[in-house]
Amino acid sequence: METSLTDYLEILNPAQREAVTVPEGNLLVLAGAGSGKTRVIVHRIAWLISHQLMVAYSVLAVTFTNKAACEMKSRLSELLGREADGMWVGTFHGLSHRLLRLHWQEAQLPESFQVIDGDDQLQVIRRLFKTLGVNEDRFDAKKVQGYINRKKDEGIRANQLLSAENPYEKVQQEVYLQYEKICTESGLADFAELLLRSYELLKNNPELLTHYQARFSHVLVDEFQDTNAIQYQWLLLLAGQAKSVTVVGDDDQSIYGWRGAKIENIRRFEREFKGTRLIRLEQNYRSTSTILAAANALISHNGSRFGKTLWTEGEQGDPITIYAGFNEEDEALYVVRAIREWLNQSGTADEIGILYRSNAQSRVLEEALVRAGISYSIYGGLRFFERAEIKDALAYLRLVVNVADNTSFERVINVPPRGIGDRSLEKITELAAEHHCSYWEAAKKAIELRVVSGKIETSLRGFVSLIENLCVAVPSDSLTQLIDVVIRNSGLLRYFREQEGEKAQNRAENLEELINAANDFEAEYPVEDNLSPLTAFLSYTSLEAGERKNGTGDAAVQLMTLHSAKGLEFPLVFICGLEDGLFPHHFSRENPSALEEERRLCYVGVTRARKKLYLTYAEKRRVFGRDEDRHPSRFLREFPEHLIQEVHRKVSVSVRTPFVGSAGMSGSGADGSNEGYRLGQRVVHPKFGEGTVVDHEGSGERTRVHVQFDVYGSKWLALAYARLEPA
DNA sequence: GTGTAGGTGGTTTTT
DNA sequence: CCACCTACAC
Repeated sequence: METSLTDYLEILNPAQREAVTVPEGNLLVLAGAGSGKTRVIVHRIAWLISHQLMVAYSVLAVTFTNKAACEMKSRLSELLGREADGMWVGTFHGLSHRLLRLHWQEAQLPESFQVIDGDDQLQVIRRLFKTLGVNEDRFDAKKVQGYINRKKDEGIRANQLLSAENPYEKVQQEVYLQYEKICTESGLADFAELLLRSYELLKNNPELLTHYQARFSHVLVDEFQDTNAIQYQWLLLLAGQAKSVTVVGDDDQSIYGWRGAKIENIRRFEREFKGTRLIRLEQNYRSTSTILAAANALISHNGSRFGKTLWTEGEQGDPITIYAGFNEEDEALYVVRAIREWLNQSGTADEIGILYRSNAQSRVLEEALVRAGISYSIYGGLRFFERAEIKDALAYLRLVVNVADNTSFERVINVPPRGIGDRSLEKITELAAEHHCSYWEAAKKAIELRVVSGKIETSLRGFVSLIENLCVAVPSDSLTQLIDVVIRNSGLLRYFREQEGEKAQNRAENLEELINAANDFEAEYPVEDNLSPLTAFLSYTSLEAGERKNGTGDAAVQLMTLHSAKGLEFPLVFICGLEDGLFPHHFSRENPSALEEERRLCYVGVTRARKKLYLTYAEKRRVFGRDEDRHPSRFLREFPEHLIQEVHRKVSVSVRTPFVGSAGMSGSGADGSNEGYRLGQRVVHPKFGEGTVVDHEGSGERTRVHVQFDVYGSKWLALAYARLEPA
């Protein structure tokens, strides 16, 4: 590694080099998209260590996503030439979790506390609605969930709230209060709790705080614009006085305001962290000047910016293409055509990113890609550890770790069905309330007291002994063995196996995959911080819900939301669905600051592109199964015209409306004659076999259609001569 | 208590 | 358009 650091410094530009080599003190790096943000953090750590200004042990590096944390770790070990021993690198949530595991007593948590994700949290709230008798027509559990998380993100506990006069607010407060109680009793911590609790841990334990303040002499934060109130407080607390805190961020890429992120934190940092030095990184190494100019023009429509103009020495490149699809399927077909073109010009599929505002948009795009035989992979939708059957299996394990976990108890008591229905569960919960004990204890009492009928008693006994046996096995069996036992002895695996249908079989396979996941986990995650493998695994499944990737092959087109695209780049980028109401999303219609966030999201999307950018929208879109007229997004009008090339489709076509006359021919199509061909229609040709209509041109006798044949590839055929028939 | 047929109501983004 | 939920029949 002796070659390295001087050489590495040379590839940095002056501003980057300055940021990397500022010796001590607080540093704010305002870094535009593609200007080498992460690189600065990583190099700064390496530089400080190599100049013996600090040791790895005193580094705390925080990121926002797991993806980013992994990236940082691997770049660090590459640069340092070894594993970054003793460094704390991770997400806010991950690091908070680690603190809480190490100091669970001081944090007033049970040793076996469990991390729950948003879904679990919602379940707890729903059940609370029932026990509190909250009117579910007037109160939305999701809204209350949002309320609770918002409060926690602001660092406010239920008992710190002033009691509200507004009856609506009052109910929310009450649910919050009871929710906290349940979490305490059952040993559960949601995501926001991790942050708040670890903040309180440090705040309330001066000697711990002093220890960590002394230890982490250097704190570095990536994507600082995404920090929320409690994360900021956490940093401020941990940094203490006169420390060396480096934060890197871009106010123009703040896209998590809805989750409590505060851009103002950047200004606050400058004010509240003494002697902060400000460095701007404005040179972009990623995009063509055209793309960059478009991005700059777009973002200039936002007020209240820090002010920063990205520039590049890169070439001008192609203009940005805007395509107006007839409907969303036409839009997708256009994307496919453009991808083909890219591939034909010796581009590869993994150079392509298709971005959209909401996950729901992915399906039509996927279908078009499948039909075109282009391999793709998707980030989004259900992650592995979020699947219902997986959560079922994990709930058994959670119950084993902590029998007082009523939520998990409720989840699995009758999954798979074992004859313990609503009525029996009700009896158990009543017993639990009566004896102030957990559902688990109540279930055993129910057997003793014979409050359930014989048949149910038998199943209940079976359930109890299942869990007890597992409890016995925990210390001796490996994680992999445990899970194997759970899915077999609980009957879960058999339950899905015996069901008809692909879905059920998939679920069975997922359960088996869970065994592999546990196996991998055991191999890759050596027990750290003396956590039991089982607890570590369960936390891992909540905190990092697993790869969001599913789809085909390696060299694949990547589909994802604009949010998950942050931090990535692609030579070729499509942003789809640039329509009023979709992007910007109608939720942000009335709220100017929400609209600005949408614009930043668009800015993020645009700046993902290196060489070529396509922006598409549809004039009609199916929403809730209804065709709706749509209008182009206002953002499209904010790009300077000279950077844009608008592509118009040749004819008004629709997948649902026929576009050309039938085999009889003479039909002009103008009268909407029915038996014509449609885009996307399956057809059959005597010689080429079956295929799909993907395009057409001309009219009347000169109509030609472009057919993608399953076997013979794509061909243009004159409709008048080709003996084409609907398949 | 369990399973299925219909109706219903709901789409932002994520640690 | 879909996944979820309620209402019924077993």
